[in-house]
Formats: sequence, structure tokens, C-alpha cells
Amino acid sequence: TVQLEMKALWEEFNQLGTEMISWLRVGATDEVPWAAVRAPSPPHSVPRYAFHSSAWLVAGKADPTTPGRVHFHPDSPAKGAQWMRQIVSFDKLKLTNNLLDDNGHIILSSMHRYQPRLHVVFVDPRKDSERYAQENFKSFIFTETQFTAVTAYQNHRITQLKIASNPFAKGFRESDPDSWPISPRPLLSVPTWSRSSLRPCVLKGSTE
Amino acid sequence: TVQLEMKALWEEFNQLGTEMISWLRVGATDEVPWAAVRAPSPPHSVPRYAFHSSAWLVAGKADPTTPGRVHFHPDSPAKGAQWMRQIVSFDKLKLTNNLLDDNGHIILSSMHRYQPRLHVVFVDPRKDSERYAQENFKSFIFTETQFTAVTAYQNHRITQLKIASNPFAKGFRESDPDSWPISPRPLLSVPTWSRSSLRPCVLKGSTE
DNA sequence: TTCTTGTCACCTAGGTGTTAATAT
DNA sequence: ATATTAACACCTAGGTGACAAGAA
Repeated sequence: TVQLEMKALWEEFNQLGTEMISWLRVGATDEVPWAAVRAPSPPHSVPRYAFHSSAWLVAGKADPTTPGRVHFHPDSPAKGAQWMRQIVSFDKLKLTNNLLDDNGHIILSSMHRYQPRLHVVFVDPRKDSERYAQENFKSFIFTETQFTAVTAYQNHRITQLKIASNPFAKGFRESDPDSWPISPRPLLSVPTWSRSSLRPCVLKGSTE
Repeated sequence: TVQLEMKALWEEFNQLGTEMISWLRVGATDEVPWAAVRAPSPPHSVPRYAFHSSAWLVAGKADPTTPGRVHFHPDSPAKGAQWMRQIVSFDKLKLTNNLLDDNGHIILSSMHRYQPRLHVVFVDPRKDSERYAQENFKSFIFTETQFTAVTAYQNHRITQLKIASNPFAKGFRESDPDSWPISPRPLLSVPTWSRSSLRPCVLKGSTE
């Protein structure tokens, strides 16, 4: 079945002799084939870090870890051809340091170091799929994506690189609008962080 | 396989001791199950309209029609459960009166009347699926969504209703910001046109 | 002292009708 | 005359770091 959203407003326009495009809720049932998931580091205990004299050092050990949440890409489940059609952006993934977070954000501890991981999971149609759970996914790790979670930048050079490379921080650039101090120009002609809701090194608390 | 987007920038950040979230292109192959499609009126010849003394009248007949394009919802193909998860918005659908349009927009003729149609198409896995093409879709029509394509509003009351009901036109409202002249308040607490790229009665030419 | 939170001005990105200029 | 285009101010929506105030 299909329902028309904002039916009353549609009719109000229609009475005057016009119209536009609608929101619909369409229905059917079926199985799921593929899912893309992104997770933070495994829920092991991890050391605490501190920034001193321009360097990050281990400042403690084995702090209790935060809840091990994962982020499901909003397009999942979808089949392989769908994922291939365009770049898969995780710009809806958000971080928080609020242990009681209620928005499904990934919970991290400030001043701790993390390694993002990507899992591509095969949604097994078999009834006893749990038995094969070990072979039904493939993981990817890019070590250059490691990061330390903070509530405010510790390293001023990170701040400067962020300002230089993120279009949303253009208001803090000092030089000519057509030249950047650090990153070469071509990097910014591609959408970089413009679609990211994350502040790379900065945790945001819940708004509640 | 998986590739990391913006690898150079990642490494530049990483050298300073930090990181963030990435864009990825993930690969796999599979079949397609369901698709949602939206189309304008059928490519028959249609009459021309004119607005005179507050009414639309037929002002000609059987103009040659425009190319009969259809708009595939960007989430398609997807299975039923996926479509059910949230309202299916066609806010990426755009109209144009440019017969040479190269952006895949729906081509319409100004001063002509149209009936939007929604088709839910079953992607048949059988090899001889063309034989069953007649039974592999279901169409939906909401007559209250009919509209006349124009390049500028003809009916001033349409303009006023648009201003009153579309949050993006809030700058043209005259009364208190907390009261609207025509539509009752509750209508606007829901996202209405805020996600639509269409000017309900106005065609946009290509930017080329 | 060190870390965290909330507010702010400044951006990107793009959806509105208005208006003046142009085309038909 | 009428229809179309392009530039504009004004919005929504939300991603930035700066900064001041607060918390641990």
C-alpha cells in the first residue's frame, strides 16, 4: 500500500490549481543481503594519553572501556552493486563522550586512542547462520585513520591543518581565499570533510 | 576490495598524530530486488494552458511532447523492508524545460498540465523477465498532485500559499513569525517542502 | 591545573520568491 | 504583450574553531 504524506496541504494547493512532489511510504517485505558497518576499537581496556611538549604519551593504563557500539551505515542492508555505485560516506557517524548517550552515537573516552574499523557483513539467508558467523564478514583497517579523542585540540598544528583543509573552517583562514598555508590546492577541490558530521579530534557531548 | 579516499590528507593528519572518518568505495556483486520509480505524465501529446482572469483554460491542443523521462529514486534498487523503514522522499527529482537537459532532470513544457505517477517495480530474477513485464509493477496516482508547469507563478494565491507553507520562503512572510495566514500551524511542524528541490509551480532551466 | 561544556560568529550547501533584464 | 532567464536577499540546516565559563 502507498500513503500520501501531507495530504491536507496537497489538497489545499490542488484547490487553487497546482501541485508538487510528495513523500510516500511504500510497503513490501523481503530479506536483507549485505550490510556495511563501521565500528570503533574493540571493547578492550585501553591506555590513557596526555599531550605534553608537542607529543602524545601514555599517561595511565587500563582505564575501564566505554560501551562497544557499532555504527550501521544508513544505506545498509544493500547489495554489492548498490555500494559500488558511489563513494560510501560515513558522514552520519557521530562521536560522544556521554556514557548515557541515547542517540546511537559511538561512545568514546577523551584522551584515549582509537582505530576505526570497517566491516562488510554478509547477511546469511541460512537458518543456522549463527554457526557461520565467523566467516560471514570481512574487515578493513587503515592505520592512518587512528586518532586520539579529545574535547579540545591539544596540538595547535592539528588545528591549523584542520582550518586549512576543511571548507567549513574557511572563516578562520588568514591568507588569500585562493591560497592555503599547508595543504596543496587540489585536495580541496574534492569534497573532503564537507560531508562529515565529525569534528576529527573533538568529541561532542549529547545535547540533552 | 576497499580503497581509502583522501589518502594523502589522511596521512598528512596522521603524521601530526590524529585522524577522523573516511570515505570508502566498497565492492561486491549481486542482484537487484525492488526499485521505486517516479515518472511524469505519459509521453502523449497534451494541450497547452493559459491563465486568464483567475482561471486556467485550454489555450491550444496537441503540442508536441517532451522526452518521456523517468526518475529513479536514488535508494533503488532496494528491498521492501528498506523502503518501509522511513518516508520515501523524492526531493532529488528536478524539473526543467530545457529539451537538451543533460542532468537527467524530468523535461516538461511550461504552461502544460501534468499528473505525477509512482511506479513500484519488481526486479524479476527470471531470465525471460521481459515476458512478464506487464505484471511486474504497481502504479499509484494521486490526482491532487496534478500541476501546471510554469516559469513564474500565474496565480497570486499560489504564491501566497507557498510562502505560507514552505519554510524556505519564511523570509517573505509578513505577519508574526509565530502565526501563518493560511495553513494551520501543525502542518509546518512536519518537514513539508524543506527537503524538496522543486519549486512547485516553477520550472528551472539548466544552469549550463 | 587540566579538562569539559555551551555559545557564538563564520562558513558550506542549497531551497525560496522578488525583481529587473532579456527573449519570444 | 507575454514568457523566460539570471542575479539577489532571505531563509533552513548544519559543520567549523574561538572563547568564556564551568567542572574535576
